[in-house]
Amino acid sequence: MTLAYHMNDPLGAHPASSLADAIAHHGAVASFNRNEELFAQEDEVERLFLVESGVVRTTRLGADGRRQVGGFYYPGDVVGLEPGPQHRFAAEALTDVEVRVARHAQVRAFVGDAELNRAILEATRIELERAQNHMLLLGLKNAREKVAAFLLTMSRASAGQVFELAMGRQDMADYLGLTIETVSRTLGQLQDEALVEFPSARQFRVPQRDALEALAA
Amino acid sequence: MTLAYHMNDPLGAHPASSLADAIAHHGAVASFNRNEELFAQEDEVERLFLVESGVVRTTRLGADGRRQVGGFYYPGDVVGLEPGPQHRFAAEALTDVEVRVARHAQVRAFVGDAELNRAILEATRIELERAQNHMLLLGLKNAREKVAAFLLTMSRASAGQVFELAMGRQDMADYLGLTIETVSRTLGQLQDEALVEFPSARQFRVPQRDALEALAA
DNA sequence: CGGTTAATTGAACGCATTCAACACGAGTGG
DNA sequence: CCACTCGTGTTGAATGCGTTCAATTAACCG
Repeated sequence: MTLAYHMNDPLGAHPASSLADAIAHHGAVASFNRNEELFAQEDEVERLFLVESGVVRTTRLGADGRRQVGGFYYPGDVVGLEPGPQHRFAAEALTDVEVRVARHAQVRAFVGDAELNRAILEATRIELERAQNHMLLLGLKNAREKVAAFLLTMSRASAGQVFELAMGRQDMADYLGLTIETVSRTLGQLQDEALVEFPSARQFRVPQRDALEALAA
Repeated sequence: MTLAYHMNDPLGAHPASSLADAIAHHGAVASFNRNEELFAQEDEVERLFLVESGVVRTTRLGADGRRQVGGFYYPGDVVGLEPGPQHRFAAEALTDVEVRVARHAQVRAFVGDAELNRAILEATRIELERAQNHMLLLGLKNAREKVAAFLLTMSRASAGQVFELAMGRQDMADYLGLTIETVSRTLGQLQDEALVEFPSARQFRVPQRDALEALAA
């Protein structure tokens, strides 16, 4: 069984993880339709998910309705790792999604306890890096810088080519800690300054990557 | 050798970690004066630190001078874990500090590879939780809520009693993603509303914890 | 005491938000 | 093919929260 790892791995680039391998080999195939929930906020942590196609989004809903998007998970990414026994974020299918699902115990039975720990540690580190980057983005960037940084992570690959945005403006806004209007305006600005081109709302090109990188701070 | 774990463990409460134990037993004692650097941003990750007395602060400096405080580490906390081979944050002694220091290899030699992984995983999870909480704080709280939440984490213990702030307003501001003036004003407000009392700038009481918690959102 | 750093307070500004209206595109059905 | 709708994205104008710049006060230490 061959998996097309990292054909697209914008947020949090990382090497193929052994945890991903384990889930791929020992997990069951499952599908979720757009907007279906893989697991809910506050659910018990039981299963590990490996995204095989489509995009998954994690979100946390505040009491008053404010929403924080934790991240976007692309094929090859592992979803479901948490620091504690409960999910602090819900996971939802942003597009139709195919995943491999495996219970912790199931993976452990196959790969052994020590190896499971090693693999989970590796994956947890990736998650930590993700969270730290996100923290820095929210903490010390303004709207322009946030949007620029976001576009760059969504395009970690060849420049000049056309990239697809799997998510809508609202998801971008909730990820960046901005409003949908600010995101839209900022994208407009950046386009006016020829730092990005939007053939359509969900597709973009980056004519000069270094100029965007300079902005992203 | 007995360590007074968690006499004070405000940011990111957690159970005594086995990694802490390992460092405590196999590490060397070291001291740092206020404002000394335990390690610098971009340094290679080599050593693990266990705080035994005093407080350590981690910071990341942006190109243009903006600073993000990553966290404050109290006695019992482990500093120096990172997702990658380089430190993304510097660590500085916020007060005079006593630590235990151990190299990864050193700990490994004593506790074994599997056990080291287990212990590091546990500590990495705590770090992940910290980063996620911080991300949520920065992403979906306004100034009042940030400050309220901060005071609460700095007082995870008995109410009514007096708590010490090891850090100054600038560190609080850089942790919360605010300016020093906003922090100062917000603390003033909260004091006017009798949600906190400041006998001095570095000491506070929380008369009614639940009222503050309601604010922290 | 003076000297220095940290913290507070005031006033004006500006970035992002809010509230509101409008445009666009993809389906759907007449 | 056009009309209608619904979801999504864009644009405009006004407001406000937090910042910025500036001055003052408080705390600390010789």
